[in-house]
Amino acid sequence: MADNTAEQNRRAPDPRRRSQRARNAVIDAAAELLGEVGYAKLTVEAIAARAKVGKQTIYRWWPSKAAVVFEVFTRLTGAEAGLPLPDTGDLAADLKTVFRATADEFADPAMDRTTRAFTAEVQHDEEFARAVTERLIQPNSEAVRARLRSGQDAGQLAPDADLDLAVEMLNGPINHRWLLRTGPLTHEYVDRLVDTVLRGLRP
Amino acid sequence: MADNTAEQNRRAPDPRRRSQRARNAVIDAAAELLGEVGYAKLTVEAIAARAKVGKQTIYRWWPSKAAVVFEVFTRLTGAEAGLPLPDTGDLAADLKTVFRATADEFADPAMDRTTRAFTAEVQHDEEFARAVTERLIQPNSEAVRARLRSGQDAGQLAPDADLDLAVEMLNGPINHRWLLRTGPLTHEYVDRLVDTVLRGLRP
Amino acid sequence: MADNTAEQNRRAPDPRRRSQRARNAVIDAAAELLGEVGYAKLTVEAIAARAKVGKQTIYRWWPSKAAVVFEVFTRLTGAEAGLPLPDTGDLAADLKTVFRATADEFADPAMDRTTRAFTAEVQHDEEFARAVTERLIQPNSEAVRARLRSGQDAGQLAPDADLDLAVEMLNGPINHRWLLRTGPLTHEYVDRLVDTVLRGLRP
Amino acid sequence: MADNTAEQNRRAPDPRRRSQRARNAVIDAAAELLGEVGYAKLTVEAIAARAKVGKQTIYRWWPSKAAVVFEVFTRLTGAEAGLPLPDTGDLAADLKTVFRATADEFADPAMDRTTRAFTAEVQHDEEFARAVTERLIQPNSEAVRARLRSGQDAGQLAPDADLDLAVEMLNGPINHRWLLRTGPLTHEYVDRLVDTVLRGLRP
DNA sequence: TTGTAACCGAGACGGTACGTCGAGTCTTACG
DNA sequence: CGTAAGACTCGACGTACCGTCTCGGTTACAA
Repeated sequence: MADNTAEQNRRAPDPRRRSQRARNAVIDAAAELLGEVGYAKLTVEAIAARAKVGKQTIYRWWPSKAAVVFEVFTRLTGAEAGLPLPDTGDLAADLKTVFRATADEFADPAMDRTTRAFTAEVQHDEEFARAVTERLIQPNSEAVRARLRSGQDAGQLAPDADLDLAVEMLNGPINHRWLLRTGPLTHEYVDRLVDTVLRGLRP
Repeated sequence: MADNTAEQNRRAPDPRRRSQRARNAVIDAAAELLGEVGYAKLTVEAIAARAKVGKQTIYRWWPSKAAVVFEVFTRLTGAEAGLPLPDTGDLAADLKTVFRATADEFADPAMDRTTRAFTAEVQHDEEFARAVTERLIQPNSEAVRARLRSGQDAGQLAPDADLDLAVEMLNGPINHRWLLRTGPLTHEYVDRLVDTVLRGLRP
Repeated sequence: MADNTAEQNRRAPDPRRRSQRARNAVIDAAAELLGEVGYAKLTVEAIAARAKVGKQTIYRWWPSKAAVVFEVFTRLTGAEAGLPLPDTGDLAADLKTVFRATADEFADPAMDRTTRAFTAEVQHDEEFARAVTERLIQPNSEAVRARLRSGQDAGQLAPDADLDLAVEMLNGPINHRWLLRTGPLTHEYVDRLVDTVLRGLRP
Repeated sequence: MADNTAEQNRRAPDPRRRSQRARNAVIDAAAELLGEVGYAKLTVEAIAARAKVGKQTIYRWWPSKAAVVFEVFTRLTGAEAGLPLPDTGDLAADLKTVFRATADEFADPAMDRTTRAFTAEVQHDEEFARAVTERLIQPNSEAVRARLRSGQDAGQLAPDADLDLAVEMLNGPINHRWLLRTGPLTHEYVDRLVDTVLRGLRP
């Protein structure tokens, strides 16, 4: 933070300030277009045109279309990434609250499209995948894991329960169902999942 | 005249014979290229060149690049799609056998790349997704469900256990871990998963 | 010629047939645009659009914009390139006829623009310059030289007159005047030039 | 204080001083680059970089790239533009001296490249052409014409000889030969040209 | 035994988008 | 306040592939 201030005061050209209008316009345009035409038909040229920005400006700040979409995605979801889960003392209830919310998010068409674009891109581009994992998946997993640990400390889970596995048993099925559209992502489904997982991990 | 009738009865005049060489060459070339450059950089032109086939021949037999990849995929995995699981009486052991094999498949780089290509395509193309679900996912799920039902009948699972959920609790975490590369897909992981899921579903 | 026929009869794909429509459309479009916007603002993209042709088709058949313009130019002037000059026995009159015609050509705005484009290109591109010299300049010079030689044989020029110099003394001033717009290219000017040159070279 | 006053009296408040360094750097950089990469590949950006000058500074002082090149050119050739020719009494010898020098200049690669850049630009840009004609061509022509007139007065040329034509008959072929590279620009060539022209114009 | 019709390889076609370059304009921070 | 640095919008570049469309040539049945 001190560094940050210093940097602004002394001899760094700090291009960040300059580009802000353009950056925002690009992200907004990309978000709109993602919702309108989907990722497969999203073109850099269209983003530039919509954002009233030169194509070069996009290539100056983002290495690829995927990176732009990544930023769109983090603006949509990133805010809450890594926020701690509620802890009312009732582990099942807290988890249900959180994963119901996740399920609801997937139901939003804009979110659905963007997340699918995202998931697809993760498959092609290993570097991108790494970035996603570090910045989104791990913080979220860690938040869930923290809540599980607190439950474990309270004796609601077996002391030797594998919490990494537990996190994946919660996220995995929900993702799987959404990803392959094998069924609707209802609150009942989430509740049953949470209950079954906790049943498998209790002392 | 008799011949004429015969021809109408035989109903495959012959083009299939001719085309067979080309079809195989296309699928082989696509499989090789998928392994070499990945799906994102896979082009119809490259497939045609590698297969020593005219581009038109590809478009004659497959509606899109995705369809070619689909066929590659079904040749790799389709054989066993829907095959019944072993039933030794020991439900946990049988599931572990099957899912360990699945985990091993994901470890094969060729399989990994192809499956990722596939997963990505499923995100873009809803129609494609439907075909995949019907022809690959559902048969496999059904086979697992059948084995679970047999275990349920044998009293190894609660009589009211939700088998659809159970199937997803097995597939979901494995897929999730592979898809997002959040950790290694070891046999231990599979075993622990199977045990925890069954623990959650037992009577 | 025999080869030509053979080639058409036997196993040569002869892409010429296929491309003819496109080639013509490109040349026509380029000619129009040259006249409308001039060479400096002539773009490959505009030619392609006007010709209803893919850009690639232009790049397939011509290595550069200059080459397209070259073909436009040869279609405009190439027909008569190297045609023998009239030989009425009156050397001065014959030369005047020819160079008056040249001067008139330069007066045509379309021709003017195209030729200027051409001259500019010759300055940038040495290879292009070579092609122009070989295919246009030399044949024309040779034709003039032939007429001069015939006059020399008839005793109208000194037996030791340098005909290469003579050709350049005729072309040079005309080109110079047009190129640098130092004065109008009238018939009188041409006549005076021819007379003076012949006077300098007579026996 | 006295200094201060003096400075105000000098009437160039100071920006000019400031800009002079930049102007020179730009011209020098442009001259170097012209020689190195030629006009076609000369970019304003490269000039600015080489001159350690902001691009804006170039656009502040010159309206276009052509104008910069123009200034380069005038610095190379402008010094002697319009200087009177020697007058030893021997017209042929004096003309040979001057045009041999011209031919030699064309042989210098830096001069060659710059002049070609120039000639090309003259074709595209009519305004530029006008400037060139007025400031370079006409003064030079006038100097030659003056020497010819002096020869005419001395009876070495016909009293009714067209001196404008004469000037063009000297410049034209030399330019033509250089421009189209139709042959080497040797001293012999120049001598023969001068002799033939004078022969055509003598009384 | 030979037409003839579909299929084949090859690759040109009209297009769309790519990622890059440079033009000429605008903005920031320094000196 | 003028400058160097360099980001900005714009538009063209030349390339890569798309999916369609000819080309001749080559089978392989039906007559």
